[in-house]
Amino acid sequence: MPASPSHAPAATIEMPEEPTHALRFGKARTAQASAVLEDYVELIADLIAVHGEARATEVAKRLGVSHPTAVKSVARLKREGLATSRPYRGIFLTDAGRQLADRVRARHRLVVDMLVAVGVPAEAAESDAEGMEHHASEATLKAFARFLADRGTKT
Amino acid sequence: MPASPSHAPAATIEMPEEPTHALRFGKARTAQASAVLEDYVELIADLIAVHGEARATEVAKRLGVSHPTAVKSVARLKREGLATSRPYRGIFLTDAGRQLADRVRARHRLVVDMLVAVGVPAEAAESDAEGMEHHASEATLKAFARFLADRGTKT
DNA sequence: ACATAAATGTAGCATTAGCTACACTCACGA
DNA sequence: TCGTGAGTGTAGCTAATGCTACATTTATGT
Ligand SMILES: [Mn+2]
Ligand SMILES: [Mn+2]
Ligand SMILES: [Mn+2]
Ligand SMILES: [Mn+2]
Repeated sequence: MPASPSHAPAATIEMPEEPTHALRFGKARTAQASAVLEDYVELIADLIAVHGEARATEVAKRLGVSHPTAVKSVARLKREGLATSRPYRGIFLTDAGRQLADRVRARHRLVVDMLVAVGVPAEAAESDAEGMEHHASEATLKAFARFLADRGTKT
Repeated sequence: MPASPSHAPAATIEMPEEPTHALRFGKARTAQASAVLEDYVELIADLIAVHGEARATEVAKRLGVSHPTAVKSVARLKREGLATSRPYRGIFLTDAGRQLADRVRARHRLVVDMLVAVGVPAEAAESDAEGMEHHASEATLKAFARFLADRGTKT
């Protein structure tokens, strides 16, 4: 492979050595940190919409985790101002929580639709989207929406 | 255990109440657990290819983490049989590590190409792919490949 | 040769997210 | 009324991933 930076000619000017790559990884880590929060608020909003309430046990069951794990994550939601709850009662979303849930739900659908549109089987699309959705930036979502719209009118 | 969902019709046969959803979340969690390993082996392989060696400090710099963090993750790579290293020398990949690196690199390119193909700007594509790649199943990758191939021949 | 800089290693801490085990509450049926 | 079981809460553990601070080793330059 080509001449390397560390063995580079002494005379070259100091270059930042591409912090770009590091920034990308950093973004992925940041996105990942919100992934759990996002899945919880989306699910809680769904449960409230369908059942009128969201109980810790039900959340745990749907996510496939133990109930203490769900409780601990809900504690984080509360800390971050996304949810509220009081002993032996259900879990509720704050305004911020509801807003986030709406964005997350729309994004989820968009990612799934996109995957299906390019030929991914439905179940794989749903499964993969559950992880991929948290890494789709605004620019990417915009592109997805446009792609789907064009495809729709083009039929 | 009266596993009957409180909202379900009384007469219906016991249904597992969609473990599907839980399984999807479980898959996403599993994928996430390998994400760091995958990024490390890919990067280490690149560094070896380009520089002839991969040093902990360089890996840390590229990933945007502190060097002890990189060292700790490399320790996990070693534990999982993907890499080797000895005090004050570089990091090397095992056969398994090299194989994984190859798969990961190919997958990364495929995901990026796909995003670009549907209109995502290059930098966003690279950035988002860094996280999304770890959640693309075989079925999805196959669909991506086919989509790109068709698109290619179709002009 | 040797002082010093850079790389590497190690210790110790925090947070997140998972688990099991156990304790407490409350709603409901006998 | 009062048990009892499901739901909820709490304690305490693990593992992964991040950090800073400091110690040690290797490499470098004079
Ligand atoms: Mn998700
Ligand atoms: Mn989702
Ligand atoms: Mn990645
Ligand atoms: Mn990658």
